[in-house]
Amino acid sequence: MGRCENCIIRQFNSLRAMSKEELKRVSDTKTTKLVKKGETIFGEGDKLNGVFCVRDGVSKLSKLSPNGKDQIVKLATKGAVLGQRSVITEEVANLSAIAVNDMEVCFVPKDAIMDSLNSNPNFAVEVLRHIAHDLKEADDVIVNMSQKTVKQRIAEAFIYLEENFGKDKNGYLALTLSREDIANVVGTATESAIRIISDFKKLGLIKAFGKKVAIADRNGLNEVAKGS
Amino acid sequence: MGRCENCIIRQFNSLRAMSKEELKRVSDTKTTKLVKKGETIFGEGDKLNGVFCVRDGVSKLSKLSPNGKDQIVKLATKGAVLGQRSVITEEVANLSAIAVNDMEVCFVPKDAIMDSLNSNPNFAVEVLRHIAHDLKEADDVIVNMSQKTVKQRIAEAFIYLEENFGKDKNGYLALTLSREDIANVVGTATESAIRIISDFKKLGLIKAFGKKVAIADRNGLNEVAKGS
DNA sequence: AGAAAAAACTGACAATTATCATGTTTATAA
DNA sequence: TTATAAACATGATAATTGTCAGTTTTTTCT
Repeated sequence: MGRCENCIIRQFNSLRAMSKEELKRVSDTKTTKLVKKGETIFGEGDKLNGVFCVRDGVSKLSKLSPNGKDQIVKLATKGAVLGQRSVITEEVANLSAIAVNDMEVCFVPKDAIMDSLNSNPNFAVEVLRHIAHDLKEADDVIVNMSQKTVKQRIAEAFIYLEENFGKDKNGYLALTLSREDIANVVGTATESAIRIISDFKKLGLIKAFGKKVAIADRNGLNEVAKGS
Repeated sequence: MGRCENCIIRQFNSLRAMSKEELKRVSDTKTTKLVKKGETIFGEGDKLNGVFCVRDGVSKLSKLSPNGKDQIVKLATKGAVLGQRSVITEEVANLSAIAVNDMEVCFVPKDAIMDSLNSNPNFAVEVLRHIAHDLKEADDVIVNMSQKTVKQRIAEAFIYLEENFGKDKNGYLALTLSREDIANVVGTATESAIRIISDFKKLGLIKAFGKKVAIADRNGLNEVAKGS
């Protein structure tokens, strides 16, 4: 099993602020596991006794409403740490984490994290910066949801996907989401998302090859996102 | 001018994790100021060189869209610390802070905060807890915005106002917001908010005396919020 | 490969919400 | 205390978005 000291993923998250000794401790207590597409890492209401560090794959963090609708609040990829927030506030998980594709995650028990947090200010501040950044993003989502139309939000979603998950060698978005997931990211009905995506195709803003989607007219899409 | 050590407000925020010496430092560098209703404490895009600790009054944290709509992301009251997030990530302010009623705030320069963050893990963790809690609330708002109707969100808003700001001696909500502000909290058009509030009055869910609003049927309002 | 299931799509329609126009009431200030 | 502005209110209408019902396409599994 890999040692955290050598894990490239660490560069992306707050673990980089840990000392050699702390990392060793994390390394000794962590466990690595594979999560298949569609599997749940943790569910809303679960008591978490550690955090999950994403080494590979993508997870959606979402909340299910009583009427069966499910809002995706965030997509977490390589380097992200899941469950951090709940562990810090010592509350049960507020969202559930489900694998969007096959994943590899490291589970790090709560104590290893909390001890470092309480003794290493560098680490605490680093975690703080990450959470503060997440908070900013969440605030932006709130504003988008109330000030933009579904069409604008879908256009933004494609741009977001390209910027954050990149493209494959053929220019298609590296992260392929189902129409339902896209609908749940922007907070609309699946059918509405499908219709708008079809329109985008007809307008030449995007192109599709099977499930794969590519941005064909970045400027055009940007215009739509800003509100034609 | 008051000394932070004796400030009751401190009980509500992360400053309580500071040592005597740190508090003294904060106390020596802080300045107190009065902000009149409607005045801006800081605006979106401002570079903040400190945080604002609310001693009295309420501030709305909001973002204005190009088309003139303004989304209130959060209402901050006694004990809240404004601008904390931006100071931590060293970014310009993401939201603007405007006084909803007359306020008294203490400005604490950035350095006093950052130095303590970097040296006192207790303080850092305490701030972390606060921001983590804010993040949870923001996530909940995202979910509400996408899964609930305007009517449900307005019902929730009244319940939220009563729970977080209390009632006056006559049972009216202690915090009086204009219909426009309520609309901006729930993310809808002012006219829509007005209509729904009128309906609530007709249904006996709330009652109004001038600008003052009181919850008349808490259970009924709860039902509406949950989705009749 | 072929059956079954899941996802994508389309149309018709209903519900929700926004917009515009305008009148009324309430607050603010000279 | 009025005038003036701001906030509140209501109707009519349009635009957006959701729901339901059904078809086609794609994926998955044996």
